[in-house]
Amino acid sequence: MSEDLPTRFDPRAIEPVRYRAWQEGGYFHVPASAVLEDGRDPYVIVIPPPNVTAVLHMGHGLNNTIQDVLIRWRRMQGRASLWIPGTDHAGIATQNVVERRLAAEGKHRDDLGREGFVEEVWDFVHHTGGTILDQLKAIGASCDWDRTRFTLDDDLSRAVREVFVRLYEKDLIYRGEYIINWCPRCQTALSNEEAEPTDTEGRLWHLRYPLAEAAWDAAGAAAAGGAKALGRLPDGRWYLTVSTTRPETMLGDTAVAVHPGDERYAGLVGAEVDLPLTGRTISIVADDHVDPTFGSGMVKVTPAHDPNDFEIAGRTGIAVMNVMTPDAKMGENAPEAFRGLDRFEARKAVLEALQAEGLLAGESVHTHSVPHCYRCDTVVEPRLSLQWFVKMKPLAEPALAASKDGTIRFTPERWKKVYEHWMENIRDWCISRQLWWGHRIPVWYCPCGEVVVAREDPSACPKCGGDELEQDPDVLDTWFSSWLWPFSVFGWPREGVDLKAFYPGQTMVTGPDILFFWVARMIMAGYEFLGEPPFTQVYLNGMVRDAKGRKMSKSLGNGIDPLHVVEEFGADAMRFTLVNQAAVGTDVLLDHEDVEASFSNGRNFANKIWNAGRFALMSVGDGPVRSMSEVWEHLELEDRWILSRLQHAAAATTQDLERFRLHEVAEDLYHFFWGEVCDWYLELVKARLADAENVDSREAARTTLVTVLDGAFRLLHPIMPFITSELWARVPWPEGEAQPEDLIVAPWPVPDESRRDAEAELRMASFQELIIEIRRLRKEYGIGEGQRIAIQFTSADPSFAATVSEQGAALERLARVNEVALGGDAPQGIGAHAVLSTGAELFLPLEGVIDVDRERTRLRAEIQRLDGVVTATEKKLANQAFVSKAPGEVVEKEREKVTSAREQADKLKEKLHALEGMS
RNA sequence: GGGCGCUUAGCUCAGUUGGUUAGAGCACCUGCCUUACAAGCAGGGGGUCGGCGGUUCGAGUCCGUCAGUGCCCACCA
Repeated sequence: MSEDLPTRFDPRAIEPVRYRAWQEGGYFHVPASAVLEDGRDPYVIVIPPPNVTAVLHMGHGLNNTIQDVLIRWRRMQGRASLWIPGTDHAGIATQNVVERRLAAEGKHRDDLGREGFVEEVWDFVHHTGGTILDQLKAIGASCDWDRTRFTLDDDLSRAVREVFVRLYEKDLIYRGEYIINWCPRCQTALSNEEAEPTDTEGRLWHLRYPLAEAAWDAAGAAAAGGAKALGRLPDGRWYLTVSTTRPETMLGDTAVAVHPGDERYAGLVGAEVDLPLTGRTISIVADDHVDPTFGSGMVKVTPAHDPNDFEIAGRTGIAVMNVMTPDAKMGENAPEAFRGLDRFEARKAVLEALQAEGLLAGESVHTHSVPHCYRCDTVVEPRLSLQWFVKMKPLAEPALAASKDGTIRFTPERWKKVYEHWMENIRDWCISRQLWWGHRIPVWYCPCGEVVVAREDPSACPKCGGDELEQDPDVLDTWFSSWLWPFSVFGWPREGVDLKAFYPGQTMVTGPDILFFWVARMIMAGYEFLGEPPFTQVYLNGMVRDAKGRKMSKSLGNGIDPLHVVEEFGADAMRFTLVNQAAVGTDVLLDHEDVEASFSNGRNFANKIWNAGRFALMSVGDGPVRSMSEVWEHLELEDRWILSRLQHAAAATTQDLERFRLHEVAEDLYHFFWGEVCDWYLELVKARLADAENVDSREAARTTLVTVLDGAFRLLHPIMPFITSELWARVPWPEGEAQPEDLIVAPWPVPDESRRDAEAELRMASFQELIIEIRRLRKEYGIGEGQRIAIQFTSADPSFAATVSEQGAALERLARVNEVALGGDAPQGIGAHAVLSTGAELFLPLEGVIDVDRERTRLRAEIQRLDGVVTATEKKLANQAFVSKAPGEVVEKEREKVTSAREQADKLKEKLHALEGMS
């Protein structure tokens, strides 16, 4: 049965088959009854829904592998382990994609009209959307596909409306005219989070505004008083100086402001200024916002194009003048000469015009952060417009408290502070978007003035009865549906069985880049609408970067396609590599120029598992396998040892999983399987497995091996589900023991300390040390592997001596020792001498084999090292404070260290002395 | 301008509450195609844990400070 397994692991041959078997077995699907009727403990993760238009990239690979590891582990623990998949309609992103496709055909969305365009998007989504979900299957994601959701599904849309109406009724949603972040390319409002600041080295231009003649006397007085911002133009007019990074906005200035306490300009407040290029006259106002120490202490005020200036206008009552169009060109309020110019062209033109009039005082280099659209990277323009907002403060309170009191925990912990800082300084959320793709805002306006906010589309105005209601043209921010995801996927606001069974969930796995966009808002929504948080554990995985630490991106061309990796190396190899590298909070670095090197670790491990499994299955053969209780008395040292190590691995793995230390799980299992099962156990039992004479010993080895394989495959399954399933299905089962129907639901090994065998572990460790020491000595003296040698061996520890004599076959096989002389007097003659940590002395007679000079050199170096240890440790012990304050066992260990090091050194010195006379 | 991280072997990173001579993978060197695996086996070299100062019997680990580096937040025109 196992002979037919190829020597090289070919993931392509098994992965699709295995995945289909899981799906057909229904293992991913969890009905509400599992919780409500069978009383199983739920474990729920909702996927961070990828954009419906997205294709799988390595970041998804990492994020979803982590989720799948957790889901599979909990499923094996017997919990009702549910992973909800789905996609996000991704308003701007998707609209942009479709607009680009239209543009390629020379069309614009206006050509299709709103309905036609939305139809076009749906068409696109139906045809190519959601491919990412199929791609997730290739990496082994065990989502409950029967529950796949889309944020524009009817159910989810109902949740969106319900929330909008509820918040409106609570006065937590309002509409108002404010300065918002506006993307001139997407032509929509953005939230604060969607405007990403980039540090930019720009210019700060200093402009001169002439003062109206009536203010000249006051200006003269102020200048005499030391106000350096004031001066006289060649024609005699007095001017003041203001600075700006956006000179084009001066066309919309409606005031100049100074700080009310700024004595330099006290006499000028109320004075009039001739705003250049516009023919308008504006006045000087006083406002606390102005920092008198920055620049001239005078600020140009452009209320329609700067959020602070807008606030100044609110306080001082100055006019608000919008000089730009939605696509950031100079509009009708701008002087004719500039009308129609793009904002950056206008900037140049304004500067030139000012220069021509002698009103440009100069410029300086100025580094500041410029906000860019998170979807198209266009420079965001602050724009005054009528938008819908959510009042966030009241929502943030319970969400903040939940972090503070530990109800919600973050991994890595440092994100807790970032989250709390954001919550404490939360600002209102601009939720309206001037797009066509998304949830339409459920608000209708009647010519009679009535505003209707409703769960169902109204047919007539409830106030006047008229039927000319017009729905608000805007749609909602895509995150306005995402923040409801943890409960909208279960049908909320309907109080169905799913909601009852699966809300709240437990764990949220996502990237820190959407901590504010999504995680924080989900927590707020959970408290506001369900009264409890949607999850209690937030695991924030790192970013996937290239070898140089750059974020993987399409434009840099440094991405690695997960499907390509799956094809080439297998999903297991990719999953193992990702988990192994993703230490908590650490970015994963992968070299797109050498994909093989990046994933060789996982691929090699998968291959090792394959070959070890193949060999083990072959060696065990097809015959009946005895139960563990039947062979218990015949277990040998290595059997008891590996069974104990399996217990250790189960304990360590479980603990690591509980603490979300996934990379340590990978590391633990790598070492257990490769370093202990393969390197030692399999080597030690090879002979026994083929032994026709000692049937009991052979059967003990077979049963143990089968048990170890079963345990190891269970532990490895969450990380490497395919290869473990494939091999596990072929493991012969001990008679009389019930075999689970599939590894995917095989019970997770419950760590049991009482099944550790400390004695076997200790004896085995000593024996391993002996083998390693012999190998080292052989290597050092250049004794080839073909040459069998003898050792002389003295040990004060009878159990160790017994081990060595029992393990003759292993010594022969692993260290090529064919003769062991036990006990006896101090060894004579030339040879290699070593003292093991058990105190046992090892002597390799090497008469005629070795190079005496080399041995002398080696001995001297070793003696020097030991002397160093003795000196250092004695110094430590001479310290009274150490002896009195350190715990007794620590001091005792130090004493033992001195004694043993000194003894060893003495012996080596004798040895050296004996060698001195030889050549 | 605030806040939060990080700095350990050539590279990427572990190192749990302070306690033997600081670890892993990759890379490197040496010897092996030993009948599961050369995607392998065996052995080895390599780090004054960023600098300085402090607490302590004892510091990679705690405190201070400096330097470098990354991230988040913020209305300095």
